[in-house]
Amino acid sequence: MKHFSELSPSAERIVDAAEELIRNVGYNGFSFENIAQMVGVKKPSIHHHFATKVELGVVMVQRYSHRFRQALLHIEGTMSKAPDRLKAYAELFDSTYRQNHAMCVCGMLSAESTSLAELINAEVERFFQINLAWLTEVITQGLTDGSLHSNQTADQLAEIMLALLEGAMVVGRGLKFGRGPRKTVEVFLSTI
Amino acid sequence: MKHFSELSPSAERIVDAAEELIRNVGYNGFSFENIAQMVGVKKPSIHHHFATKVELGVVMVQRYSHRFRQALLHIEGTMSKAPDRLKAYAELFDSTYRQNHAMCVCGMLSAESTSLAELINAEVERFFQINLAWLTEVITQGLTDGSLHSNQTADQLAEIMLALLEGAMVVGRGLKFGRGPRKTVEVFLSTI
DNA sequence: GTCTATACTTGGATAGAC
DNA sequence: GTCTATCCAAGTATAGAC
Repeated sequence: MKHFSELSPSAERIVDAAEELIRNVGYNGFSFENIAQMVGVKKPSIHHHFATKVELGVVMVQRYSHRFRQALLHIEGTMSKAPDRLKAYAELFDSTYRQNHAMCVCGMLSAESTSLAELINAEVERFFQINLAWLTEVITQGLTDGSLHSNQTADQLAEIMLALLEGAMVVGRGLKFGRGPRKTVEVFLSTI
Repeated sequence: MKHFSELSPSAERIVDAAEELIRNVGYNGFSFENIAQMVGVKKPSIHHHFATKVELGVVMVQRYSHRFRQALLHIEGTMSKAPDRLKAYAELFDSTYRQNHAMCVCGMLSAESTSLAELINAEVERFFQINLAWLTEVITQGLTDGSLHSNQTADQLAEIMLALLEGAMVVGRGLKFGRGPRKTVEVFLSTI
């Protein structure tokens, strides 16, 4: 399996296209032909970089997860208070959603998971675990220093936050309007 | 377009299969061949009942939406207090989720919406609008009679409830465990 | 790294017999 | 209402030339 840090410029553009397609139409909704047209090459050129569609999917999620962790680190490095960190976290989802109501990559793959290869599902699971762990830590900090108040535990609140963000994207797509993930979470945060 | 109230026994079983498949692998994840095997007929027999896959999808969502409204009526007829009604509502989603972490039909279709026919998307949108309207009414009642307390408006809380339920199913599928929609919503309700 | 050509499979859909 | 046979398009993937 190729590693996302060793991608050639062409391979990078292929992964870019795959990510955009998965966000919009899902793994089962795109073909190598779609990617070929977006990148400007022919179908077999994709196979030169990624042997199978599953491998392309795995590398794409791994890169996505890695970039997401970089974003989490950036939040930790630029904000100190739990409420600010949580709002910045919600903004990560919202910036994706604002692009034509695109989904979170792992939210989409999670919905499709029953029809996907186990290699892909494992990466998605890891993404959610990383996110829950990070949220739990931030919320614990907020409950401890008094910047957040709740009668619930940090890990329960973390799961609510994550479900709320993913769900707001799903519902927002179906409604064609809807508040979107950031505003939905802000309303929730103002209730606790 | 056929109406779901006029389905023959065979057509009914085809819609049953389509619903189960969409809940588990999504619209783009199943084929007429899958349905044929589940029902125990050959592919062309499906076309005798539904001219196209889109028509099958539309009829399936219409039947699903109708049954969901029946369930909402049942809740209204058997429970009077807003908190009880909301918990019973969450249980509707949870009973689906407990079957192999299956998704809500419209949650799945909403995630896939960018790749679906407009006829299907319109039914999904209608489903969400019905749900939001019902939730808003129940929550308004609860806020008025004092059985619910919040500094937020009923329609904001309704959107949170719906997003939370759909999102808990998505995240729960990806994590392979996770609390599921009912417990997630109960935690939320105990915070307001 | 990209191409043409092609193999093989599956998917949605139709024709026409029973 | 269901079947066999078939069409055509699209999907993943491979072989081999440039």
